[in-house]
Amino acid sequence: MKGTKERIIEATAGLLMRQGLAGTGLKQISSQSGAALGSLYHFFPGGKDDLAADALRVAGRSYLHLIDDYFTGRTDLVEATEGFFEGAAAVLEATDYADACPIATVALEVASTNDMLRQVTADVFAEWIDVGAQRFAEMGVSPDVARELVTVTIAALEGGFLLCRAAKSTDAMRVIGRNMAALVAHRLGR
Amino acid sequence: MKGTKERIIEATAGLLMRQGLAGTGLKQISSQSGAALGSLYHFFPGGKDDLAADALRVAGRSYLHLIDDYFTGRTDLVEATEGFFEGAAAVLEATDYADACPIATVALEVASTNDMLRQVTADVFAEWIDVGAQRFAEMGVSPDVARELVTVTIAALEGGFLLCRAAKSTDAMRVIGRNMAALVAHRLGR
DNA sequence: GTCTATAAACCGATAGAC
DNA sequence: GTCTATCGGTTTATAGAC
Repeated sequence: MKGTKERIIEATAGLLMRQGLAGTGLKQISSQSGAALGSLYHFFPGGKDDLAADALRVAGRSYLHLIDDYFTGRTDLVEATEGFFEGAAAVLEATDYADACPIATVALEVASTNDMLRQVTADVFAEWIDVGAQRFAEMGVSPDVARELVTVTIAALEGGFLLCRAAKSTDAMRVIGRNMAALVAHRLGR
Repeated sequence: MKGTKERIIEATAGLLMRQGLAGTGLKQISSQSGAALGSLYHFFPGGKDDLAADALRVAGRSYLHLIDDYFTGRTDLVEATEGFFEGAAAVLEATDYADACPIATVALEVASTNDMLRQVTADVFAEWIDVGAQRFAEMGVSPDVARELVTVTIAALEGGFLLCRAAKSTDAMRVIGRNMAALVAHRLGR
């Protein structure tokens, strides 16, 4: 049996991904999670910001494991890179362009308006890059190059999510995937 | 003397870029532009969505000219690409990470919630890619490769804005710029 | 821990004087 | 075209019964 707090966090993470922070009301989180409004404040005394911070951290950690699992145990980094973007395109199509990055929308909203939440989004991105660079390095890529390639890959993925959600088409993501794979191959000396 | 309608659009575009759509109130647009609330509805009878659509189109066109002017008359595309990202990094630093993409925040907010505004953001991105590809093609790049490179460049730029605004650092943008320049060089056979 | 009622402020939108 | 007053609804947040 899933606890009330977990259901609140899960519902919040989904709504933040699809509608952003300002576009998501606590009433909506309450009804979607099946938890009373009072329960939200019971588990998150700091109110909306407190809840959003937790939801972003949990969603960021989930997405990290998704990335991590995908690249773990790979032998061909070039092939893995192209497949990674193909997977992102497939998820976009399967969810009618709703499920993309769980952090990006809120990150852009709060970057200039809420320093506490901005720091949370920065921490999530930093952890993604750290762990991704670690995986690349384990596969024989020099630490510096690994970190650069992961940074560019994540940036391109985020830009791809943006272009594809706006256009309701995955064409851009596939183009981006092929070119990022080419970049990885080039920088690995192939 | 600048007209009221122009001041409203300008104020709206700036607020949408920094705070997003749901985070920006009409009252705030009214006070920031110096126009009465009634004037907003006089010029934009369709209300907030009507005004937002116009502000996005105008801001998108301005940014298009910025990109267009930067790449026009260039001889070295590789050098231009790296300089383009350096310029983006400089603007972020000069504005304390407030001025980045005028479309991205709203695009992510409305992608799953407001189809009319989603289409506006899609049109802006499409025009950026069309014009950028045209410029690249004029410099001797084959139309297909030109379109691919511009798509990846814009995606990487958007991802760079996201990572840099969250981290309040331009490190990622410079890494991305160097690697995108390397990709352009590689795909141009250099 | 869960729930409802409600406060206080704010939202988008409208009416109507000037 | 400009401005103010205001409507109806929603927001975040709190109080307090159970």
